[in-house]
Amino acid sequence: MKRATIKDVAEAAGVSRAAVSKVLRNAYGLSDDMRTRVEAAMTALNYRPQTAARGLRGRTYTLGIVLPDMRNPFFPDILDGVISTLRSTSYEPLIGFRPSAEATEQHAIDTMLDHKIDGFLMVAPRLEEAYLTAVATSVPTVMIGRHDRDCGYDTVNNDDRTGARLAVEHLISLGHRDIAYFGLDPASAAPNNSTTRRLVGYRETMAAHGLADRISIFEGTHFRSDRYDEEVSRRILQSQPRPTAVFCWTDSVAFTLMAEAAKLGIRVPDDLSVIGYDNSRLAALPQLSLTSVDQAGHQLGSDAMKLLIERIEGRQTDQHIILPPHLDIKGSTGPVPARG
Amino acid sequence: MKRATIKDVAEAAGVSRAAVSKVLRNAYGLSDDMRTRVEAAMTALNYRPQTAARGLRGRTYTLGIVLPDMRNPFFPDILDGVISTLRSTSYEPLIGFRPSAEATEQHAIDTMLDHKIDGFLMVAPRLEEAYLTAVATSVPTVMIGRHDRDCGYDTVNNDDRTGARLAVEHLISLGHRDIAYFGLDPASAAPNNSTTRRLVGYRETMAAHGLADRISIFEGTHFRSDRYDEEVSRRILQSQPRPTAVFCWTDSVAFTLMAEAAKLGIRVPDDLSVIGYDNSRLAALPQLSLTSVDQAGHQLGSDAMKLLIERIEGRQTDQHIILPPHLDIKGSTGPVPARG
DNA sequence: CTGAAAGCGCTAACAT
DNA sequence: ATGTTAGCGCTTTCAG
Repeated sequence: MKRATIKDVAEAAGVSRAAVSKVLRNAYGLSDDMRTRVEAAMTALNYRPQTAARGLRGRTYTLGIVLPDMRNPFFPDILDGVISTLRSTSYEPLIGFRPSAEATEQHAIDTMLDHKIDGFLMVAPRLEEAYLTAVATSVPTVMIGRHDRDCGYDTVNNDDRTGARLAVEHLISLGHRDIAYFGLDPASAAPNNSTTRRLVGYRETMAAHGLADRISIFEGTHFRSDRYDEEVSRRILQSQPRPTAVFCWTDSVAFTLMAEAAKLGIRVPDDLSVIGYDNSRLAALPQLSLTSVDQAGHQLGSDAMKLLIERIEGRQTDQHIILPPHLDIKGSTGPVPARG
Repeated sequence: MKRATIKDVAEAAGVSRAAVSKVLRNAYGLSDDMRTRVEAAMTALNYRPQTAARGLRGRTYTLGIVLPDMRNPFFPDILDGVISTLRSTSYEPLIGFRPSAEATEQHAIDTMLDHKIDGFLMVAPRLEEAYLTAVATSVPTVMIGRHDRDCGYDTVNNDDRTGARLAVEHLISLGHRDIAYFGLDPASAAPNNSTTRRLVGYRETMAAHGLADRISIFEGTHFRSDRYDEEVSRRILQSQPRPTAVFCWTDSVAFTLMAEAAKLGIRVPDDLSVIGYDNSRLAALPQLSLTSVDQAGHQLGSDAMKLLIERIEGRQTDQHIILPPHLDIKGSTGPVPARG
């Protein structure tokens, strides 16, 4: 059975195509009687407007959600928030990822641009601000995980510096001094992105506690290859002197580190304390029990989506939301081990 | 700067729009000279065809990947395979999930249908076969995780009955007799889907080893609510007599079960052996070390994508691929505990 | 409040 | 081998 078009609905309801279109878009200037008749015809014919055709002239009512990958356990939390906000609207999400660890999110962005989506919500830590600004001039955009300003798009973040401070201070309070940071490769991360802010927070806090000379930064990355985090983990664990605690920019990296530690017979938290970021659900598994900075992914997602919809409805000025993080202390952090 | 259209390219290259369109589609009847000129113009103008407009007449070169959720760690493996096959083609993927645990994949399917995608690759265990067949008549479709036949779409699967047999026989060889199955709620799963097959394999193998009276089935589900698996886990762990081993339909459910066991002070594998299915990457984490049936998600994904492209290029007959599973024995299974 | 008509950017069938 | 033209299904002026 062929799909019904707007013409079919118009004929069935005995009105013009324009009238049907108005019902579709909830537009002004329509009698109740007409609306009812059209709606009846739409149901009867099981009509759905064809987005491709709508896109040619007007909106598609489709939003592009662009994420780096599907593996980071934090993203589902964001997506949950996105969807909870979307439910009360007539917008539909379409999701895209980087096609590989070496690629960027640009591919997904282009595909969605070609489909004429109405707005973007993205997590794209490695893309250049200039490029994003260009995208944002053609499509309303909100970013999570970047602290850019005057960029033409909204941003939603947690306070990454504070988050880092909470993590490092927790470790210091446990007696740790050799605290390393496991971050992103700066070459593949934009200056304003979350991990860079966490790095700053780490440096500041270390310095504030007289530990400037203990600062030790390892630049791993999700962006080079799938297995790169394992390599960096081993490098950390084999460095001399080995840090007694590691603050990781995201939970999944912390899991990898803990896995490599286990392989080397290094016990967590007895020999090594580990803190993650994001407090994803997996961190709560008793076997992992990862102390982690919680940045309320669900709320990041729902706030971001609210901003996006505002922007689509017409707001022009940039808006920036910063949420407070908190530390969720679990079993992966403990007192500094006695000197061997 | 406004986006260039096919008309702009045609003018810049001094040819007709039809010629440009032919270059785009690699169509027959074009001189080399012309093709070169058009390609030069496209690059110069930074031209990208607008998918929405293409869709109105022809193909969109976009494929819909429909998945139940983003949390099951098995799906990224499938996606990797999908993308590796896609790389050598001119198709782009767009991804959709169920909007909530209570909803179905139909929502995502409809959105993509509205966008006029050229083909579907889906994992949709709960949808009715009749509905899927209807979808497949309008768009080439291949399914992962269902063993439907004569349905108008291709299927790619591992041999779920064999996988279940491998798991149960492993447990039996370790001396277990009280082996439970943690499956999907049959009310929310189609009869031919993978989990149902695993259930059959479990039953058969138990019976074949004279353990028919020990068959014990717990029907959890990803489909009712987010936290339902925890509830079912507790029910399993508190049942009398408590099984000494549990075979779980998917890894993530096994993780939940292990987490609940830990909370109750039940040790794995000393007090309880656990086997998962999918052998996702997380299963390899030493802290989890989950014995699991490996079904090579990457290959499922790439095979499925190959079938889909064949279908788009014209194949009409249904094709069905079944891959052999193997058991990856790790630390979550051990000898049956001595009778208390 | 309603309908007629033009056109969005592309493809496909048809001429040349 | 190349160009012309008529739509695809919808939205959007603009008259009535």
